Amino acid sequence: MKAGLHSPQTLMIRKLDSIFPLSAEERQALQGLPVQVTLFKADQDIVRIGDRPSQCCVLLEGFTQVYKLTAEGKRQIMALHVPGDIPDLQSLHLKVLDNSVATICPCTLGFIQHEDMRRVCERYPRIAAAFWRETLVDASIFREWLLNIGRREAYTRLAHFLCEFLVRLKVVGLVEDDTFDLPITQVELADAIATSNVHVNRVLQAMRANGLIQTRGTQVIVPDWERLKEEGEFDPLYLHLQQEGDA
Amino acid sequence: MKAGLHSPQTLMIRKLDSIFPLSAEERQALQGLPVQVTLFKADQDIVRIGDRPSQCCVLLEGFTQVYKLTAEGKRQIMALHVPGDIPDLQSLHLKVLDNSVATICPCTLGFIQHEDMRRVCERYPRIAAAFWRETLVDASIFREWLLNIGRREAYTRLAHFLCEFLVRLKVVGLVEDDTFDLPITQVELADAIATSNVHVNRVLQAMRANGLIQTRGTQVIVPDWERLKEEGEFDPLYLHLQQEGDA
DNA sequence: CGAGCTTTTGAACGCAGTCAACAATTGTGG
DNA sequence: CCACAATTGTTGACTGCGTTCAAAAGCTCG
Repeated sequence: MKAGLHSPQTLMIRKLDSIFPLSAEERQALQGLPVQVTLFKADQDIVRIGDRPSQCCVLLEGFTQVYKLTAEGKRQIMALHVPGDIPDLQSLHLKVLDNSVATICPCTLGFIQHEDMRRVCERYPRIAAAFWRETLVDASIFREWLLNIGRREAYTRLAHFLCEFLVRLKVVGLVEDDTFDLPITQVELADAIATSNVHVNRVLQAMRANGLIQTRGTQVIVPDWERLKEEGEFDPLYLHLQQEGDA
Repeated sequence: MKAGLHSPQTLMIRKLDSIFPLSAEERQALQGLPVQVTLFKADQDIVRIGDRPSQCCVLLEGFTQVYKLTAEGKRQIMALHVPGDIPDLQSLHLKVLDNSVATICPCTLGFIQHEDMRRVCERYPRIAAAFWRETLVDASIFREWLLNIGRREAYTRLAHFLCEFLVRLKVVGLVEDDTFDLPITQVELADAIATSNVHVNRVLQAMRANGLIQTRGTQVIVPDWERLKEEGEFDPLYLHLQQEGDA
């Protein structure tokens, strides 16, 4: 059930539709969007801070990172994206990019011209609202990361990170038997949770020793989901996975 | 030149218009929005995490904070808002609030029903786009805070924070002669930049000793803006103050 | 003028960073 | 398929930025 097997538009539609049910007409408008599919190697910049892109990219396969550097060259990763996400959707309304986006493993990306997206958004306000909502969920995740990085210690922080990643992968069908692929180096993990790679290594060992996770290569196995959630103080509310207002 | 002297709608229109020039008709639509003005005391919750608000609030006077708590009760402030901002604009499309918003000093707030905003957004796509853009700038600020908190040390971090606050206040006319009011306790400052209040106190002293800032009560004076920017590694790009694409 | 909050100070401690070396794994070219 | 290079993961020792706790001093405001 690889995400890459679907057409780019279908992946996008399925995601938008799951929250914000679309009409047949709206769905067709999205299907009609021209998408240029491109393959990227690992560790390649897709767009850079300061760029003025004229297109957005839909992640179809692989994982990407949003990052920035300090003056001293320290890196902070502020977001990871899973298939179905649009890492630079913001660029539709913010002309200059304020962060860089890069692959962390080989990726397939679909590019859509801003022009085309704007046309669809103007004609179909509900599609615009659905895209808007996507960016609001991104922002909600940033807030949670701020809490996580600012106020939780490394062990809890890493547990929380793993919880979030697991849940987001589950949504796109990339988790089986509480096992998922995390093709990311400890250096990158460290830059995501704002610690050093050495410390990430030690925390991972502690988590393995405590039976919180098991690892086999890049595979991560979560034997006790409830426990991981507890250790990571994880509450998925902030991911806004359902349109909760309907309940 | 107090922001509070204008009508709520005018404050909002001026901000949206400065980036995204509006037509007379669009302006009139915004002027017609019913706004209920309410006064709040200091340190009062306006909305709480888990709420399902049916309205947004425009900050007219004072400062508000967006915050969350960890399981142990540690607080992280993830955003401060200045007059003209809409601290919970996200709630227009995310049914359940994933953070709390509180005043940090006595505030004047204008409440607008979601229903009314949605009507205006549907009828005027450019207004919707302008609001959308506002939420994207908020997200951009979250990203910068992640970099700041995650990868800069306390001194630089606080300098950066002061730079941002100064610039944002300047935009709404609340800075005179490089002096601004910061009616916020050191405990709150600490929760915003993710350190302890004790450390904030020491860093502030260091900054005063270095001549980076002067303080008189809650007033902060910046004698050398260029130097503060440098010490804080501050580049205002991420605030997206102009629609840079027009250049 | 006193209660309550905020700022300031000192001292001890600890989580995590840095540096450096080594081991394991992955990737690559012959 | 193997040898070698490069990357990634692991370990130990030392250091330090910042936390915590507790108490004193300074403000603010009824």
